[in-house]
Amino acid sequence: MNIEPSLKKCPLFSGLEDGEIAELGGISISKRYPKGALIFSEDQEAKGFFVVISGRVKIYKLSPEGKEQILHIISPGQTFAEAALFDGSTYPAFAESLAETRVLYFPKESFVNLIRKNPQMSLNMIASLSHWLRKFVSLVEELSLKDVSARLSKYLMDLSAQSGRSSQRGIEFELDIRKSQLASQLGTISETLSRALRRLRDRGIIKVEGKKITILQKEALEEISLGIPL
Amino acid sequence: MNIEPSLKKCPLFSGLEDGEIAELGGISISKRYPKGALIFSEDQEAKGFFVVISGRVKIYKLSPEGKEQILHIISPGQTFAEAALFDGSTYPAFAESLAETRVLYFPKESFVNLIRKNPQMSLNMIASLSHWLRKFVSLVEELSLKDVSARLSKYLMDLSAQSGRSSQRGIEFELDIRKSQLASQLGTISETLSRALRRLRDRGIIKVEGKKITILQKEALEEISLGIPL
DNA sequence: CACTTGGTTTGATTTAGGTCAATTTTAGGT
DNA sequence: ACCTAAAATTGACCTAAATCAAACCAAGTG
Repeated sequence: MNIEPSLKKCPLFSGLEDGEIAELGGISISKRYPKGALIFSEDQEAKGFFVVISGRVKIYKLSPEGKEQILHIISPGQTFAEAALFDGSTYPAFAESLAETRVLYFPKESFVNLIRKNPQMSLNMIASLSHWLRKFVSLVEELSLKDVSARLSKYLMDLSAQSGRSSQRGIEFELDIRKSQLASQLGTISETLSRALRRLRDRGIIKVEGKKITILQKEALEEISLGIPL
Repeated sequence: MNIEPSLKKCPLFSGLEDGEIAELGGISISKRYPKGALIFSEDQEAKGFFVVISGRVKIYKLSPEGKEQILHIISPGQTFAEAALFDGSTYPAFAESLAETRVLYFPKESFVNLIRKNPQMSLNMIASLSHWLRKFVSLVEELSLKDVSARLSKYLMDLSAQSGRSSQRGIEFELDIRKSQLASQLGTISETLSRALRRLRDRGIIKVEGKKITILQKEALEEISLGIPL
């Protein structure tokens, strides 16, 4: 299968010439992982970074007691572990496929050479890292300053904005991950998430049918997401 | 006052020629803030970034109820708000001087021009952003997966490693910030921090005399910092 | 040197959210 | 469609940490 179209869609490689894209194709290695495969472990030596072509990958930390905090879920077109190549020599977290996943793997050395020669790619990398950074600032803020209901509401607002259809009842969309994974992304556990969803439902703010969510009162949900006590 | 020596010490500008350093001096603007001054606000348009020459700056978020989470405390030689120039157009947090502070301010446009022309600087920027990223991953991990005692112990271990003197009793050092600020950096409040310090003291793991800390049982402190229940 | 002011400590209490255990629901595999 | 196993929900309970309130301490000022 030809991978260049996938690379062109990737923000990290935007604005590159066709020749440069081809060169990228040359240094990358295609890999496939079944669902649930460990792509790399925390503290493992970082010998390259990844672009997701299809499937999904979760990046996460584990506590000694086994609690999981998902840092991000990577979708097709997105990259991960870029930063590990440039700071320290190990991956800072675990990466696991959430579904059958195809990635392109870029070995550190050849990619670093490429970036040294290519100013546009450097700038793209800077933009990509800056974007990650903003996401993490936001995650820290949420974990430290907001309660579970607020974090959940924010998540639902964001997801509805990107994949919601409006019906007469309200804005409908599907959760794109298991609720237990969502809990782990929001820095909590499934029991607590379940109760938070129920509180929103009981107040008539949302409707929950399995993975299908309908937002009935957008304004109320927004208020809660901003931390106004419910 | 001549600023070039300060710039040379800054990791973001390491490996640059003297001429390039001089050029940097040309585009930067020196600014002074008294203790407690607001350098910028969250959501304010990001028109430039900063290098701390002397003093200290805290970068922080506020919750609607006024609780503060310190993201980082910037010391001389370090930069802040670089990422804001490359992603979105606003600062993602507040910045306030903790003491009388001198900074160099680099206006966005001229700095971005410079970085476009200078590959070494791009690479330095990538390294700097990657480093920030790792710090934030670690902060998220701590907030989400570790209790206050573990976070505190980690902080004490780190600080002792960088500024501790060993005496016969143990490793001695001074807290470099107020305890209330430390609490806010650890994602908690001063009362809780005070109790956590007391627990460590009561177990004979540390000695606390005002800002002076002595680590009496390094191994025990390390264990707690790793999340082994105390 | 007394006085104010801000930081710190301590105690009593509340609460959000985690833990444990039991049930119900959902989803994948044969 | 059935069966098993995993996921989700619910209830009872517990715990870490926040809140509220008061006392305490240290530093700087008139």
